[in-house]
Amino acid sequence: MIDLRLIRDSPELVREAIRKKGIGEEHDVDEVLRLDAKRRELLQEVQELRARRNRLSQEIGRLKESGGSPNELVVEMREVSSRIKELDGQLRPVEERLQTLLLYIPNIPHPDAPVGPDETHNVEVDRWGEPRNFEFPPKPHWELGTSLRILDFERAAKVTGTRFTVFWNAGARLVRALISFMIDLHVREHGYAEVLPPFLVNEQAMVGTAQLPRFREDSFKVEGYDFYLVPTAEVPVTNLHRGEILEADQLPLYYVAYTACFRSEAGSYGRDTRGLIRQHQFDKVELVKVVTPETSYQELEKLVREAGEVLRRLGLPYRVVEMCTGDLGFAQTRKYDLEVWMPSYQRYVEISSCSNFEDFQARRANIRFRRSRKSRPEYVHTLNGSGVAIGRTIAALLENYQCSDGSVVIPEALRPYMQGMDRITPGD
RNA sequence: GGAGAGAUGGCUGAGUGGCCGAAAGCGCUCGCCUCGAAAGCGAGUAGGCGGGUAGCCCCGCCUCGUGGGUUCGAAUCCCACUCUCUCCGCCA
Repeated sequence: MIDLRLIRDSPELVREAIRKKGIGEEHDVDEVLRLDAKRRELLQEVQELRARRNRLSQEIGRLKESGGSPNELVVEMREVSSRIKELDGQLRPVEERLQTLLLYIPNIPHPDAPVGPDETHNVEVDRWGEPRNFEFPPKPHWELGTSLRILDFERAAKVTGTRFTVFWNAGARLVRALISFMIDLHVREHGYAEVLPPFLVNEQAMVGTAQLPRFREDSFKVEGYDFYLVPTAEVPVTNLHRGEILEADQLPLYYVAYTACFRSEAGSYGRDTRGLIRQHQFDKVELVKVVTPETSYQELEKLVREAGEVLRRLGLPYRVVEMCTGDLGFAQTRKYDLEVWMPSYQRYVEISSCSNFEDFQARRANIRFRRSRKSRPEYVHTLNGSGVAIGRTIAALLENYQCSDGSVVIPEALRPYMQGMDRITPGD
């Protein structure tokens, strides 16, 4: 949520953001301005009446105390009270509508974010490693995984449906190894605290990180409960501090969390239908930062390096792309994607997304900090980034490390987590 | 699943209809004292919203888990919900 005062003072800035992102309605801004004015008008009147009520109430109390008869005052009180009730009745729908509209207005892009309508305007800012030259026709990971008997899409379809996977044997172990490898890296070398949050969250948490109310169709809800399956660990982890006022010396907070992630992938029928790239359930190690406003952009750059370290250790070629305004999400001001080289796609594929939200989520989730004992609370800045997506990492490992006989070499960094196993061959 | 208890400021905890945004204690901040510290003494110490003046000051309104109700008036009475705790049962 953006600051109502910003809309009041610079509505054109907000309209421009809506245009650049292609998310939201410009006329919502006008309605916000109208409702805000209306609200303040009603509020002033009702507050004066309440002040009157408080004074009358005191007088009645005093009169009764001294044995007097407050009848006339009680009559006036009745009138004042019913008028207050009436105005409250007018005020409430105004405030509710205003609040809802604010939840639908997107965050303002950073001035340095490249402007453009779609991904063709994204900007590559870094590149690491060389895509390998295969001396044989490389296979896609779904073929490799199936013939190695570590990925089983057919049985997953039987027990659940399409876009699910069963991992067998070395495949299952590989998932576990990657989770541990990534968490260890971020804890030991990047100073993150390990968190294992719930995989179900309530509606308020989803609103806090801005998945709701706008993107309801993207998530899975548990029938009969106020529970959503987490689409990313960002939701439970960022919301850990919902409603809190933190001390300045607690910041920055760095959290690393593994969760399974659940996404409906509504509207992507027919895209990436094979393999691990687009699943309803996938594993991910997520990095979340809660920081002071003045540090958030340098924290974003650091986040990109920390996520990239995972790929460098695994020897996977990747590039870093800065998202243009049209590719920025609803809540982000600035975002970098890490894209790993995927031989079957013959291109780089997103494997991590690192974003700054500034105070957008903090305002929704009411996460603040105090610079000193005496100072007013301010909103923190929040960031997050994948560190990184496990399923896509497995796809990239299988494809990039495949051999002509269909076996797959396990990169050095992962072997300690695989009981020393250095290669997956059929039967493992 | 059954039975019961509870939810008040950073913490403990008082408050059963008006004088209560709220006693007391602890903690914390500042000052005095001291060579310094402790102790002691004094002062201060929630958040939000609206308005004024304009910078960090004044005025008002709201908030005692959440939402509704009773009442001229609710932290206090009634209802619903959420959460926490205890006991029994069940269970990974």
